[in-house]
Amino acid sequence: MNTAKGARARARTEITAAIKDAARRQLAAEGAAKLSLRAVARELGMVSSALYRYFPSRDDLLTALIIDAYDSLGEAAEAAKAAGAAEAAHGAVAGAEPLERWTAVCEAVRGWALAHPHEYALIYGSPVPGYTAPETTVPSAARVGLLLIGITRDAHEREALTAPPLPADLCEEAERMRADLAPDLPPEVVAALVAAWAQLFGLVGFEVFGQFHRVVEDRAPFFRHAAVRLAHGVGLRS
Amino acid sequence: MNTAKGARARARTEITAAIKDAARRQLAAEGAAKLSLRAVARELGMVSSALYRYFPSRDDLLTALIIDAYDSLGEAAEAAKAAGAAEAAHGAVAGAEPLERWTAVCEAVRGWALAHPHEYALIYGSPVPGYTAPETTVPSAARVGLLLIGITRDAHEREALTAPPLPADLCEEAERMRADLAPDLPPEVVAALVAAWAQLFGLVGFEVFGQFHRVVEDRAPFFRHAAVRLAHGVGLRS
DNA sequence: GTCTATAACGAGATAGAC
DNA sequence: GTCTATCTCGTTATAGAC
Repeated sequence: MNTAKGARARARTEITAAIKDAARRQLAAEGAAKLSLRAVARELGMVSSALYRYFPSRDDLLTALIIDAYDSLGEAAEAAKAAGAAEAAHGAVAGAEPLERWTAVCEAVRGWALAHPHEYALIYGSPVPGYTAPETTVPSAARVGLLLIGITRDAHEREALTAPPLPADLCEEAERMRADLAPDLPPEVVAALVAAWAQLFGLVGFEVFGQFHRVVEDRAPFFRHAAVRLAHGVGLRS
Repeated sequence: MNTAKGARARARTEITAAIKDAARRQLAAEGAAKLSLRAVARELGMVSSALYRYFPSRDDLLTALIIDAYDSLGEAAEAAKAAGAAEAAHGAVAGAEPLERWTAVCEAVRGWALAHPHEYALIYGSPVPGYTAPETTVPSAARVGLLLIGITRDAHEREALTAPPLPADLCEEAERMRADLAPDLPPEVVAALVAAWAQLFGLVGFEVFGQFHRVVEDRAPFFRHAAVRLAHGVGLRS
């Protein structure tokens, strides 16, 4: 009984994974807008109606791919943060640690995006027409942001961070963001952090989507320096 | 003779414009990946083969839409720069002028993007599968960047700009970018400028594509402050 | 010469009967 | 689950209207 149940569940997860793999291939070839259950089924030698046992609609398959992509990126970023922490523990100045973790996370985001451009486009590119992501994607989508908040919080605990003062018309919103995201950080730092988060993906997106073509050639050092300067803007010092 | 020629040319430009308008509507409804000549023709009461008198292929129509979008954005940004310059001429400190023009351009980019989200997605969103933009798009695509370079150059002529020193592994690339983009600016400033350019579109893209949903609510002052801080990063002072 | 319409091709998607 | 009839698409060749 257990074995039967286990085998059934195993088969189900295997087929689910195969479906998502085929869908990711279609994503790369045709784009998210043209993702069709039929094409996925054809590639797997199944019939389209069989897919509905695993994903009730095309949008649900899309949602699963989006969550997987956010999680894959989040895992890469979290692994880089942990590795950066370990690296910093080995040597050097203790105060440099948060900045090293920050840049490690940024470079992990870039590396993941360059390795998975189509999944990057799925989550940070143009919205898919006719599709709106459900709330279930939010926890996965938040992972990189939470990571950056955590690094900033660690740095703030060691040594109080500062950022330039806010204009009057931004104070209320900054307080609101602070209450939502990081009550233990100063509002200017929270505002700077959210901006840095968006700007990080601006740098990554420009590289992945080809806007740096014939503008920036040696991109790794360019990106690293920009990531360090993003950290400085949040108050992290070297 | 002249009138006949003129009428013909007028009709041609009118129909060309009508085709592009219909295509833009389809862009908004279905996305760039699903742009189809037949649907455009249907909407105009024409037959698909007739469109080939105006656009030799579907990709050429896409290219025309991309160039139009870049030019529309570029014109909005250039108008804002001119208006910012005029505004600054009226009053206030002379040294504040470049920063005001910088933020005016950034806010014009944001305003245009929010007013034309689908065209923004076409030029700064996910690449269209199976399509690669020809070199003819480059001049239009460069307009906003050139505008920011121009503002920075003006500021540098008044008062030498500085940016933090570059790491050794970025010096060569920064010199290359400087030679290509702005030989009269210091290499650190050029590197900071290119990064700021990408980061600007990170901020705009996050807002247009909905990443700020439930994160940033009062977005105009948030963006304005971030744009000012981008300018600071390039060396522009208030 | 300039344009539009008809018809067709090969490829792919889709809906429904079986 | 299978098969078929009917759609869509980009693109071309061709013929005729202005």
